[in-house]
Amino acid sequence: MEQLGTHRHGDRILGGDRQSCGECEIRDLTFCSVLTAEEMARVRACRTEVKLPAHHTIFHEADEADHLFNVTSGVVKLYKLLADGRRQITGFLFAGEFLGLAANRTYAYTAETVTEAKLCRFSRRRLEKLFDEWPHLEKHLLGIAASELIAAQDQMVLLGRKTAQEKMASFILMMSERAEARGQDGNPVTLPMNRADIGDYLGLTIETVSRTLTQLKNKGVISLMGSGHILLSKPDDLGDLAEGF
Amino acid sequence: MEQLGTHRHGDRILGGDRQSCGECEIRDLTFCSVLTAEEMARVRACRTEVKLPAHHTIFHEADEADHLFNVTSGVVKLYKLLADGRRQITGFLFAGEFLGLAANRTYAYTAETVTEAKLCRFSRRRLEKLFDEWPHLEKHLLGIAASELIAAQDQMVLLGRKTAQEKMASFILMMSERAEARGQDGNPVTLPMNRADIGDYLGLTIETVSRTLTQLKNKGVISLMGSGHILLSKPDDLGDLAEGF
DNA sequence: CGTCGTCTTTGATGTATATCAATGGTCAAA
DNA sequence: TTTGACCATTGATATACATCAAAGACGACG
Repeated sequence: MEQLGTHRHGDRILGGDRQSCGECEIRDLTFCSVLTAEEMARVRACRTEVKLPAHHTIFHEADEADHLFNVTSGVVKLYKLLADGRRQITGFLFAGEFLGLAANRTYAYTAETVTEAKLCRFSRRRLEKLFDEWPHLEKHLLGIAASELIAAQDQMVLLGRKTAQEKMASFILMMSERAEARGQDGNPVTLPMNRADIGDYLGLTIETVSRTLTQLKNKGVISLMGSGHILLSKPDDLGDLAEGF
Repeated sequence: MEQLGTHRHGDRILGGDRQSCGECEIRDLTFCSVLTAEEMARVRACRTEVKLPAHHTIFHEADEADHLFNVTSGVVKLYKLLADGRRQITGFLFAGEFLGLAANRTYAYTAETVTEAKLCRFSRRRLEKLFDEWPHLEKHLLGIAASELIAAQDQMVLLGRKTAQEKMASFILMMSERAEARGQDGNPVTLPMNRADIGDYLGLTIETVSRTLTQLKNKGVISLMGSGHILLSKPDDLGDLAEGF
């Protein structure tokens, strides 16, 4: 049985598993897609698969950064806290996405599951040895880091300069586009996180998120279909709103 | 004579130069610090040094990302624009810092000098060949990207969740710390950019930047010494304000 | 199939920051 | 030394969003 992060409200950690890289359904979404059979075997050796319930902390900000993770199913959020509890979510991660990059020896943010999730957990130490042997893996990681940097800059524009409506429209569109990039349906789009998480991602309060969604609904650009499903009735108009037209 | 970016208000581009890596005063601040003599020679071969006047565009968002740059002196800002002209500055770069990382083939932001500045300009194509030969260079670049990612996340917290006073205090402290990291004096600290740039970096207006500075002055934590110089009278109190205590 | 707890929506009010407007500094050129 | 352009400061007012408060929804569980 895997120990990973802290256990809140007595959640049970579901078992680890070392078998299943071969059947991995999302391999072509991950950095595993660039591995040869030989590399794959070596990577598998420093890997454990863990299954976590919803709302479970994977690691805390300032923990020793001993592991890297790949989300294989479910949704994960990353966040930082201010002293008084104000929270900024810096990203949501879906199947195929990567977390754990750290500049120092410690994590710079807390990672927590939004839904039940499975993750591949890699030993940083052992993975780094592989990187030394196969530099193209590191090259791939640099590509991932560069993309994340671009996304971070877009998020700065959103947080610093967009209105609540523009933020909300951008968010819905981004979620839709990312679902399609994973091969899922982008319309209607599923928002697996609650209003508090959306607010902490967009720099808004719960109430403003809710009100802004009703505004978009009243404008006829979206329909709220319940349990986190949103229909994009006029995707182009939503795009215009996102960019401030 | 070097052509680089666009020329605004008829600025003259000051001459390029291929000689001076040996005398480079800031080499140990840059990624050149990890180079052997042989590597250095090869890197120098794909390098041009350019000197630019203040307020000169180095490259535009969506330009072909043919070059990487290292700031050797002066200050550079990176920004993105919304359709109606709203601007978010995503970073200021000082001597020793790196720009031009791009996920796609095009730059994701505009880069512009704040002061007169010198930059080492590298051909991306040729530099990438070197990276293939010497993977430790790529490893170093990955480290840089990881640090920038951490910084970007801190900036998201600032933009999404901090008050004007906390933003301003954080900014002054960051500028002070970065000056010290470059071996310059961190107190008094020099802010080479104008109020508009500070506002566009912090998600505030010019007026709010100005008012917030006067507030901090009236609290006695800083003194405004004219022409962009600020004395940190009570650095610890400023730190508390930055974190929301 | 009701009840409880949690999440979401909606309403009333407050406030931090933006906007609009004017004045004051500073520096370079005349 | 004066002029003019630009930038920073300060004041008055507006507003987008936050905060405080209550009422609905929804799902889990007995």
